[in-house]
Amino acid sequence: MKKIFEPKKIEKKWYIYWEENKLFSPKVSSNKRPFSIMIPPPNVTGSLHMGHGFQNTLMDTLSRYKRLKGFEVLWQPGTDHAGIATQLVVERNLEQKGLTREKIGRSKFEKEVWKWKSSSGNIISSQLKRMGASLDWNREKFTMDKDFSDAVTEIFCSLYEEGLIYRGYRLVNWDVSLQTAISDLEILSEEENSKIWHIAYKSKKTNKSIVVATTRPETMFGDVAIAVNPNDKKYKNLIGESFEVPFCERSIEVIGDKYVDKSFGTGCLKITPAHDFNDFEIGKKHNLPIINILNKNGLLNENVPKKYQNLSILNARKILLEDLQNNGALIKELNHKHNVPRSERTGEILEPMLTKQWYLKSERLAQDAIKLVKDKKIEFIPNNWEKTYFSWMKDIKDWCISRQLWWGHRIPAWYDENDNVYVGATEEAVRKKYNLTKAQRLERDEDVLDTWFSSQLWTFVTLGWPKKTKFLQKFHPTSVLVTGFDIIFFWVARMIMISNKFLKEVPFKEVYIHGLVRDGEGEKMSKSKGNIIDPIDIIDGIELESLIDKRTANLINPKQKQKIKKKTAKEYPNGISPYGTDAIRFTFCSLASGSRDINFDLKRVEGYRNFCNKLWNASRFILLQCNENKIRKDTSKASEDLWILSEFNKTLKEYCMHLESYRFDLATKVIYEFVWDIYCDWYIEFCKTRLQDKNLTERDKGLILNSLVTSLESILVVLHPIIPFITEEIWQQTKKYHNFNKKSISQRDFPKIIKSKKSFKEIEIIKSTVSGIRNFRAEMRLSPKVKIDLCLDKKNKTFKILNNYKLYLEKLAGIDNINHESNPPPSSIILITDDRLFVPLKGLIDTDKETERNSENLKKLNIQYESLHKQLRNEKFLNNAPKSLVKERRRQLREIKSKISDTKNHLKVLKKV
RNA sequence: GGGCGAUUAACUCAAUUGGUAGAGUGCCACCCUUACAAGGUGGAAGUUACAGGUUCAAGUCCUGUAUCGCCCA
Repeated sequence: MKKIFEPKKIEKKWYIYWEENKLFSPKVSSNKRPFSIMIPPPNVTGSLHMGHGFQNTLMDTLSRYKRLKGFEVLWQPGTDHAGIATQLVVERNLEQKGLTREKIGRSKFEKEVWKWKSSSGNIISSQLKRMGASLDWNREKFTMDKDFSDAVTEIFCSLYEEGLIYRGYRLVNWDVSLQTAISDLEILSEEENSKIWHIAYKSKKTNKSIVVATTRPETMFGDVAIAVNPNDKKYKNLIGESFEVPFCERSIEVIGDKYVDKSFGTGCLKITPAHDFNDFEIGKKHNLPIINILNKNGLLNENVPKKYQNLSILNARKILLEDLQNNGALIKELNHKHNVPRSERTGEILEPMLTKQWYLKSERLAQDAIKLVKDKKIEFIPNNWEKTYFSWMKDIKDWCISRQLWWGHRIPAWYDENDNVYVGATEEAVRKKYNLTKAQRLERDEDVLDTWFSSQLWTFVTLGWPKKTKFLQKFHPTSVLVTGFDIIFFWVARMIMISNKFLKEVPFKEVYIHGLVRDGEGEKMSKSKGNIIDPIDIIDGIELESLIDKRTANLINPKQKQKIKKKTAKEYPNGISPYGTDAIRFTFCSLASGSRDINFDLKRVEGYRNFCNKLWNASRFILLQCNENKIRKDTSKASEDLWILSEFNKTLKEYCMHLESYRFDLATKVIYEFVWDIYCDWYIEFCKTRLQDKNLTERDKGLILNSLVTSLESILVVLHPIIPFITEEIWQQTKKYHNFNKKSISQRDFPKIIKSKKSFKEIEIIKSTVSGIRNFRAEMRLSPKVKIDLCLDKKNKTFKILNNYKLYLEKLAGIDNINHESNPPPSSIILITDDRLFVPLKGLIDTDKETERNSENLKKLNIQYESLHKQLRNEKFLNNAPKSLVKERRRQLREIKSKISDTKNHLKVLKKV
């Protein structure tokens, strides 16, 4: 083994080995208990980001853990066709060839997308492999696969038959640059600085005028009424009167509606049902006409005066305001902050647009889905996410599922020339079902379904639904869904509804909601901020130059380039060094507590890379020893070897508990502490000393080696779910000594927890003695080369133990002799838990320093004494606190008392010297 | 406006049902001791955002305030 752990040399090799041996493919016929996770399908256009890295590390850790625990594990891979995102990417590529999708037509465009998918669609899959993800690649699914599409169609038709899917003429959120409707969930509203305008509408007949307040003056051409609050004294007598829309030959009436806020603006609201959601509702209530003034491309249409036709909204607004100004109709212009809804995808301001769309009735489905969570058929972890789920579900709105895109599952609906709709799997099926002759012309609906419509079927269509496959039987409902809170509405809730509807079962029994990975300063990682880190760059390392190039490529706002460059250079002056997959995985796990935001700090990766190196070197030591000595097959009965087993089992118990409650952070913590602070710092040191002991026989040493190798092997298995590569590598290298006849560590059985109440007091005494002496030496500034003698005033148990394990004190604490003197000579004093140890001064030790050291100790002891004493004087404490606690506090008090008196006496003695 | 969450060491994060605050990184001192300097040994560092309350006991429970973040209107 090399002196330094080099992840690059081992990772690819072992992944290929695992894949070749099909270690991640479950056997559907096995009688092992099933455990299944469906990967939240990443966007097929995408590449791996930190969120993916984090999420998939957790899923992989769970999968590997369960596999070792003897479950039949299916971790299902696949990708999502991501309608809008993918279409945009392919369109951008076409643009470079001077083409548009309209120019080449629908079917050619679809071919282009497939072509693109096959050339670059598996980037993310190969990146997942780099992360060590133990997905069953033989089962990889894509949401546009033929069988998946068929299932989507079947679901659509079935929901339509039941009346849950309907076609409606409604306002939708319209993205004018994509020219498609998008769902409520794809909107980002942000408060923006804008204006509010007061505009006078006049009446020629009465010569009166009324002033409305609006943030969108250009929509006035679609106005059909003016609304006032019927309780508003200022206006209520105007109800029923008519006013003219400026620049239009159209009169509109004043109506009364309590919806109008008297105090907002002028208290008069213009009603434009075609271009505002609230106005639409009011219009419906008052039976008002609807005037649409907008084309699908966002330009004003023929319903507005000629002058404004074919202008964009903003241009029209500008010109109209000038005209109103000249006309004297513009009364006021005020600054106003209001929420502007923008498209998450394009950043375009969304327009309410009146179109025919397909909707899914959600209320009834939601009610059942709420019950499933209420009845604990599905559990959210951490639990409070169910509040988010409930609050959305209770107020659920019908879901607009059609999208005016070319990439996606085409809606299985056909129309005749009278716009009658026929729904069915194919045109043929439709003709048959509705008895339509061949002469009857039918046109298929141009639109596709929202991507989430197919994603919601993910848990069961990946398993073969609607066929009743063995996989579906064995692995559905899935065990757990691991996902981020940002898609509880989009995806989690909808999966629950649809799975319950079609399979009459939950899609998963638990939902583990993890946090969002942010940068070190808590900022969301995004391309536009230029603070993205690619997990692969942490694994392989990256030069500063390339990192800057990556972060500044394809910026929407090129001005930011310098800023990002500077910041990046400051944060990573030497780029990022290669830390390897295991280190980043350990880091991800250590960050997975219940918290919502995860600020990613590269320093943590470094720390855990060092941990990997520590494990590597501990193993290296053991291997070197095995090469030199002959290992035995029988088990050692020495206290040290039994002690480490006992410590291991304590750790193991906690480790399993934490993993099973999804506290990956605590799991990494306990195993980290065990490996470093107990196994390496103490146990290996003990063994090192023993292996050098000339008094031990070859047989004794062979037993020690056996204990070292078997304990290491257990540690490797336990760590394997978190850090699969390094553990496999070491496991394979030590194979000839542990003789577990498997192809891979991933096929081992997880160690069983052995309960034992045995205490190892002598080991604890040796440990505290060594620590006490080390502390003393450091404080007294004794060079490590100076050996010291110890002296005890009693020939008690401690004396015996110290002598029995004297070799450790020699090697680990620089002790020369251990003597007994009933009246010790002038000495320094070391207090350990049970006893006092004297270190004769012999000119080695400075009495002033010793006095100072002891006075400092005394101060600390007194503070502790005071607080304990105070507590134990309090009768209420004695009466109310648990007895075991009181007992423990009493013990602590006694111990401190004796330490104080020892220290005081010692100070007296020192004075005399 | 409604809801959810956060605030703990210089930084990034922990702390089981309330029982006297811990890691990693950084810092200080000493050490290249034959697994590991990506290391060893020892150490310093916290009025747990603030103000009240409940309790024998509060980082933890309750109320309020401040700051920040997210979600929904």
